Amino acid sequence: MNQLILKTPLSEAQEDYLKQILLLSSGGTGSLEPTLAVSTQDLADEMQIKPASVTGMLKKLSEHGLVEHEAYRGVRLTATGYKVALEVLRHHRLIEAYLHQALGYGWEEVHAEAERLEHHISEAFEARIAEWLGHPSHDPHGDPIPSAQLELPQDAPSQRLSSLEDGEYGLVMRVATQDQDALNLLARLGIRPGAKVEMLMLGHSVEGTRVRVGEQRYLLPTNLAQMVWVSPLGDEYAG
Amino acid sequence: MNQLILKTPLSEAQEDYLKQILLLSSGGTGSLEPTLAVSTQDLADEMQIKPASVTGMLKKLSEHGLVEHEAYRGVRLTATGYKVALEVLRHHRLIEAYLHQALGYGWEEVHAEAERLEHHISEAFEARIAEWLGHPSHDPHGDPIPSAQLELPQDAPSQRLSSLEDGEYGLVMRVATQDQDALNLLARLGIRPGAKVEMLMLGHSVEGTRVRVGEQRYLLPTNLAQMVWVSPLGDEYAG
DNA sequence: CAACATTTTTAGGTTAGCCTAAACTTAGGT
DNA sequence: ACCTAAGTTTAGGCTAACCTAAAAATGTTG
Ligand SMILES: [Mn+2]
Ligand SMILES: [Mn+2]
Ligand SMILES: [Mn+2]
Ligand SMILES: [Mn+2]
Repeated sequence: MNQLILKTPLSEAQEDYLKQILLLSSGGTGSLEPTLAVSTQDLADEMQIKPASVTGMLKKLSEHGLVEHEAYRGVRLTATGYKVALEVLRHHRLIEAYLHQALGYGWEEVHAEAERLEHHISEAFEARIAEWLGHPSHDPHGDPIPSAQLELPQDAPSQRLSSLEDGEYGLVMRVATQDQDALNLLARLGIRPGAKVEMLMLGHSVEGTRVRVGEQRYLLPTNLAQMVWVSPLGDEYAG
Repeated sequence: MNQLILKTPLSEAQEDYLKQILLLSSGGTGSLEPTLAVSTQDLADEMQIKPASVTGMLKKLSEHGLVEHEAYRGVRLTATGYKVALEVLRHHRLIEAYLHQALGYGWEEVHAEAERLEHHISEAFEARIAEWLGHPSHDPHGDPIPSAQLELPQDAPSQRLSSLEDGEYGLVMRVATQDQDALNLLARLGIRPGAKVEMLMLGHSVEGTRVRVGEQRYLLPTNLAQMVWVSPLGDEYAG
């Protein structure tokens, strides 16, 4: 149905560039509205590629009409590039959800497998796993999955765990990192989408953030506490 | 467990070469014992690549110790190359089985998807779908699936449908082609692994082979009748 | 057994996607 | 406004995997 028709089918590298431009341009907030232009350096860092190589690829993507690249001032997705990026992201997140729910992968091990497979599945495969999953709106990390029409789900408002008030409760909505170590650690602590956390009294300090998860109390380093997005819960849900 | 450790991870192209050398060297019988040496030309035809390019790749595979290539006299797999080829074939056939049984693909549509995915799944993925399937010994076409230890299942003796005697019954064991048109046609006629066929009286003629499948009688072109492998059934199973 | 058609290899070329090193542009601090 | 560090682009190179065209080896057949 929605498969984009492009003159040239895109390579794995090109698809990854477009996806990363989208993720970086929406600044880690998960909103996926491409606002800012993305710098060569940021792409290079994120993709573990040298800046000179990034420039070369941006030139090619620009010739194909997928990005607009103004020399020395960064790159933005065109309308077409944005759609391709959403399509790749849909593949990635559907695959993550399928690996987790159908094949029993841990939510912290799905990313690497999805990173490769996203480029190699057919539209038929996409359709069948979406069907099997019941057309989910979010992946196992709480990231939104673009629909088959590439529309994004409306997300409930959320805030970083690190910004909860002392004594406040939050429902974990998203864990916004692909860092393997961070995912492993948070998985071990039980901090995953759907979990309930309480910000302890005097919870904020220079060493990090003190929270309760189930029976356990933890001191989360600030960088970890910023990756976790929660939806505040009124005290009536405090149990 | 069994994943082969090679100095260099192989490319998609290299894996496909090794797999094709294995399939061609066992001469379409499905036995997968690499007997004959494979010619540059046959590989070029099968893979839709020019002979000059094949020579180049064989030289590289030879340097990596995966094949033995004697100039002008064809190529054979080494022990290592044989194991890699079996590993790729295991991926291919497990994926075909999974697409068919878990995701509802028709048995005639699984090949193209498996051809790509075979190179991009992890050993973890292989293990999980094998588990889900209950460690199957054959794929939806009836082709044998190497075990995790790369051992091949012992196949019941079978013969080409075209060689059944007049009036004899056969159980379809294998449909030995990847040709899309042939698969579509045979699927439509109900000639698939597990089906029962009867060779009609006076069934052999120059136009092909006359058989009964269920209530229907067909005149199968000879080339199709040779792709279908059957295990002869005694008359007691004739119902 | 020689001549020729077929098969295979060699030589040289292309494209994609990466690299390093050097040159250039921009922006920030004084 | 200038100087410099940081960021970016340009120039030149590399490897993988294909290609075409021409040369060489093989084997078939009259
Ligand atoms: Mn990827
Ligand atoms: Mn995710
Ligand atoms: Mn393949
Ligand atoms: Mn098969």
